[in-house]
Amino acid sequence: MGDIKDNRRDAILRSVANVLRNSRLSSLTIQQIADELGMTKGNLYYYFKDKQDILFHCHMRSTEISLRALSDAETLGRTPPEKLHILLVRHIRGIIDDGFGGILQTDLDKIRPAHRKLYVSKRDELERGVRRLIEDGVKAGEFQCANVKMAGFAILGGINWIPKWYRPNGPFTSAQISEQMAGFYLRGLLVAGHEWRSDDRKLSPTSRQPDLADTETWR
Amino acid sequence: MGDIKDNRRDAILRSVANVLRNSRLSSLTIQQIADELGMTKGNLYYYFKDKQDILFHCHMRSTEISLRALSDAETLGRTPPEKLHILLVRHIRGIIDDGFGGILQTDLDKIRPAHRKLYVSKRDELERGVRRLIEDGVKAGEFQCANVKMAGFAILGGINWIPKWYRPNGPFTSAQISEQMAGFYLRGLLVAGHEWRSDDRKLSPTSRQPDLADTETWR
DNA sequence: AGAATTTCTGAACTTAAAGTCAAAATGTTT
DNA sequence: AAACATTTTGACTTTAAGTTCAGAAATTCT
Repeated sequence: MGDIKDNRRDAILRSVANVLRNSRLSSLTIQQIADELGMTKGNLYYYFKDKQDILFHCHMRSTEISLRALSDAETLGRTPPEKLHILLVRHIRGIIDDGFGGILQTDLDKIRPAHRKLYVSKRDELERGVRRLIEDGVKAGEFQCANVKMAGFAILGGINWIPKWYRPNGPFTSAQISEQMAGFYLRGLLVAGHEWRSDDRKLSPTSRQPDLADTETWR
Repeated sequence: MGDIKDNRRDAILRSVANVLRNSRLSSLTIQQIADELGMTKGNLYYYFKDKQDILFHCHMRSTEISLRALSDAETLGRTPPEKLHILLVRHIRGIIDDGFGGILQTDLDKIRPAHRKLYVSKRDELERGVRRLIEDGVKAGEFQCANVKMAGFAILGGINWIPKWYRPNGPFTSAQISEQMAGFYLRGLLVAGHEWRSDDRKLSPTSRQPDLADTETWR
């Protein structure tokens, strides 16, 4: 039953996520991935062709989650701002909670060209989705922005950076991070006077600031 | 004449920047750095202890530039929004033009602990500077934000990501990128109705969109 | 149970890049 | 020019991590 083998492959990918959560990328080694699962590194090669193959699948996993956020947004949201908010919140939560966020830091250089193309096309799907939502919002008069593509970069880049500073034991939950960051980016686009929320929770200018342990140490 | 030796060290650091501009980080090798300058790699070890030492100095170079942006902002700007705008524009231009932006992607793991501490403390100086400006703006009633620290992350993260997608031959100049991104982030903080510019250039909601070659390929 | 298949091991192999160093080349001082 | 200091070379060593593989262990099939 290839099912069982697939489970094992899954477990391996998740163990990559676990390693990434704790240590840093520079030290993401085949050995660590194996250790995390209590298997030997030789055994990994029974499930994946090589390290780049493993990383490729992590990348795919990561985008799949984000693309689900995109399609969720399209169906659940009604206005462009609402949709974009949903997308960003889910995209961020995915990156933090599913743990594949760390993979975003890796270089795609060494991934087999065919694989890389496949991944890049998926990732571009997300980027285009974001841009489309922004454009729609501009057309609807709800958003304003100097350049759609760059606004997309400004938003997605900030999100991609999250794994650099996020710590599981840190002061923020993924729910808080996603809400606050999405809110911030939305406000960067919204034309003054527009709101995007369906309900009436509005952000008071002086909402309470969680008191943070001042551990300033992302790497 | 330590001066001459210092010049050479400088040249080496700049050659790192050059290599980073073209190839990717995963392939930043001592050999490449040497080639870029037409020297042998053995010779590099006459000027620097080891690779990590080189990378450390690149990191320092990078933060120095950003910290200069911070102090410039403090002296040149009058209100918090003005200051923050100046800081972001110069910070971004520094990252793109001085070419050490790419170094931000590297892991600090392998840098000697004492060096790492030194660098991190400098970098934190920048982060604290950004937060201070945001806080000042909030107190002055010009900014609103749910959480200062996270707003800082949202902004600085997006900026750190720039080297991933910026291409020297791309459709944007560093001046455009810095202006537009800084503007976007500022708007995310500004309380409706506030403007930060001293002059009267305002962003019309439908400002012309530069037509972009759609090369969607950052790595 | 015995055969066939799948899964796993661990030691050996390979590779790529970092780092070393004695000696050569170059430059400087007296 | 001789002595001294600085800089550069290139071949060599080391290191760390990825990869292979013959065979052992476990599992499934008949």
